[in-house]
Amino acid sequence: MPAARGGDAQKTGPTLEQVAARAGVGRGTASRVINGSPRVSERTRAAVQAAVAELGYVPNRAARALAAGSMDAIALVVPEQENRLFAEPYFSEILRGVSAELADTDKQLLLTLIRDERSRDRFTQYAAAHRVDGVLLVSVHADDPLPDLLRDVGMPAVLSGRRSPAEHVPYVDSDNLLGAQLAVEHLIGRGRRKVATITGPLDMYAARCRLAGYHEALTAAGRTGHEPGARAAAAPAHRPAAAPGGRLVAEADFTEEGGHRAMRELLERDPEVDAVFCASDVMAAGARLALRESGRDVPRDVALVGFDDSAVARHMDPPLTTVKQPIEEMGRAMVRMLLGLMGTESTPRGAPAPDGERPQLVLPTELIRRGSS
Amino acid sequence: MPAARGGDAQKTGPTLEQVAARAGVGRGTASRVINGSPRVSERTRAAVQAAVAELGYVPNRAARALAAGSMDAIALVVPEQENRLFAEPYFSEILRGVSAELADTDKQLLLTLIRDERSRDRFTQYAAAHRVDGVLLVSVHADDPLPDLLRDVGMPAVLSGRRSPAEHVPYVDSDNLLGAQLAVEHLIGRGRRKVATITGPLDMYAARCRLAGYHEALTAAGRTGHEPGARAAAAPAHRPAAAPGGRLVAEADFTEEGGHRAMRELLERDPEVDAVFCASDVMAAGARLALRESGRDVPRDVALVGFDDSAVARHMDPPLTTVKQPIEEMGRAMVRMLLGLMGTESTPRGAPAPDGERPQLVLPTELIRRGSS
DNA sequence: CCCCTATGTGGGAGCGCTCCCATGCATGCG
DNA sequence: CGCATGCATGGGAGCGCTCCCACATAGGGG
Repeated sequence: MPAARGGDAQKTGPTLEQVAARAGVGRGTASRVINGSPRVSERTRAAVQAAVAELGYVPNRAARALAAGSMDAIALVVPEQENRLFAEPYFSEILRGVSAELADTDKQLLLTLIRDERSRDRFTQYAAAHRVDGVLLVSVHADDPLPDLLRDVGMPAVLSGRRSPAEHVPYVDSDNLLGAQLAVEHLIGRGRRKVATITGPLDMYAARCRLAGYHEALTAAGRTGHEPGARAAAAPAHRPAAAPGGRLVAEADFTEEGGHRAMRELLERDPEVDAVFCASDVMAAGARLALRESGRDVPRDVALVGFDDSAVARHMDPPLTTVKQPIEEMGRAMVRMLLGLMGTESTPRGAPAPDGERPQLVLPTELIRRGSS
Repeated sequence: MPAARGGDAQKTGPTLEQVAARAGVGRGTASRVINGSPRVSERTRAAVQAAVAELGYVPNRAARALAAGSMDAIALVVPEQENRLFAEPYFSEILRGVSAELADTDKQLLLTLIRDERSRDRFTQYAAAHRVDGVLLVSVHADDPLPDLLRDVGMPAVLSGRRSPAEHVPYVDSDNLLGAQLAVEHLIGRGRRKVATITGPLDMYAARCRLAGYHEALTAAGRTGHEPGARAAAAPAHRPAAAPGGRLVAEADFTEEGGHRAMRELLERDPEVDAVFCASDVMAAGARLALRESGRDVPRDVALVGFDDSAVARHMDPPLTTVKQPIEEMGRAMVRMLLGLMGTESTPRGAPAPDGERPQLVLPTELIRRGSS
């Protein structure tokens, strides 16, 4: 343990006290200027700001945190396993957005990887002790108790992606349904007749939305029998078994192997498939392999569309048409939302919450056209 | 700004004082137990630990930091542009390693993206004010002043990768030279006659090492008579004389486009090239494209080897043989090294530094054989 | 026998900051 | 002309912790 007390070379930088002295004002006044309180005269403000600049003053976070009871930090929590799965652009782009939005806030970003029960408990305890002011949760599983735990201890939290259609914890999501719809409409527009889909695990809400988008696009195109109209996100799982009117659905698990297997299954069920919408780029890569093995050319014989616009998509041969989510913006929005929640949180008595941001947000998706379709 | 003072619902958890009272000891003693000081009797220790468990005590970081003068946190600094370049497994694996190693230390991991001059200065100031205890720098450019700035203000720092052969700032690197050598030896071993290389920007030390590995492997093969003559190509022998066989070197910039261009150039210079060692997987992807355009089959006509073992490598067709670095372990090692430095740092007077870890470390690389060779 | 060291312990003194109360000083009005 | 009202200001009181000094108690020499 470092011993920092006895006049070490630890130049800890100037203190508020010194700034105040330099500016010829009191500590309180200097503090007011630094925290942008309006109740300071213009003269004084200028004097203090000058002193700050001259001394290169940087507030001591620890002291501030201790005195104010807030930690001026938010945690970004990433489940370890997902780290690998979502590795692609998702994580780093979320990070970029979060970091960018936080840059002007001078809150710290604390990164926590949760790899097992133990670290989960540890973090929960940490949060319960209010060691951070808010939490961002990335790619949470439907059965993850963490969001509710945080809620119980009054820790503001924002999810990236809903866990269910009735998500009650604040979240930022992307429009999976519309994205999928765009993709399938695109395939139909290119003259494809038999459009299949490879879904993610259907116990995940995002996967269900993408499947719903597939169905809606086909229904809209009037290709099939009569699906009871605008069956939105809330629609309960569609039974692949009962796929009406030439719908070809295979469930996979967002992995490449899963996509490979699903594609083979689809080809077996209907060799005349001429287009496939995959609910992730990685699965599309697997499907691509299966198509190659079966001697089919992409896009001539079968058109392929993915989801995510990850690096894999750009590097496939041919490059993969895919649905892009505004991931960086999602990160930014999560931070804005969290800051909003944090502002509200600490005024339990019916204060006029500055609700600049709704507690839930769905951002648009976009089709990126490439060679595979 | 939240007002946390007046008896809010902010359950800040039990304090040391309360723990001490519960255990029937003084504050100082409780503190000693919690920080693992040896000068406590076994009875007392047990009592305090019991109290901690019963109360669910979690030390308040802010208070601890303020009192101890250390922040119990280290920063991981990532240059924004690199974030994209290294996106692949590199960043997330470093992160995993760092996080894993930090888990037992209960130091916080603070993530800082540096995107421009302004944020760089901001961070420098932050570090200078000792708001973190140490800094991990990922993928630093050769001309980045940050490492030296940190050094000047006495902030311990560890680099991932040297900036030059004479790097004086502590670092953890991987054995680029040997990795490259393995790759090229492998190609030669597979009976390839004309092995070319596409390098990274040669003002980067890692790129230079990989090129050196290429040369050494060819030289060694020449010495053992492994390589049958045919000294046709007028390749500039950068290295010691007597280059056995022609060397084919093209410089690129670690990008896919660069790899593409370099490969075309190589094919033009010598159409009989039958193997290429690329200093990164991404460049290999570019080279792959150029080879396809020229009607060459991989690996039949030209064998390809990359470097990094990134996702791209696995998703190429055929999957890319590549050189893998122990990235996660590098992250762990960086943390261990940094912790060591931090321990030393605060005892300037010739204390017996616990040098468990050298201030520089080079980890081994490994060849991953796949279909492309 | 007493002094001196070794060891465990209690608690004072801050760390640098924010909050808030008390103060000073103009201004407005009755 | 006096007093309420406003606002800018100074500085005390902690926030929860670590450091360290002082104090006990317990030995081992001289």
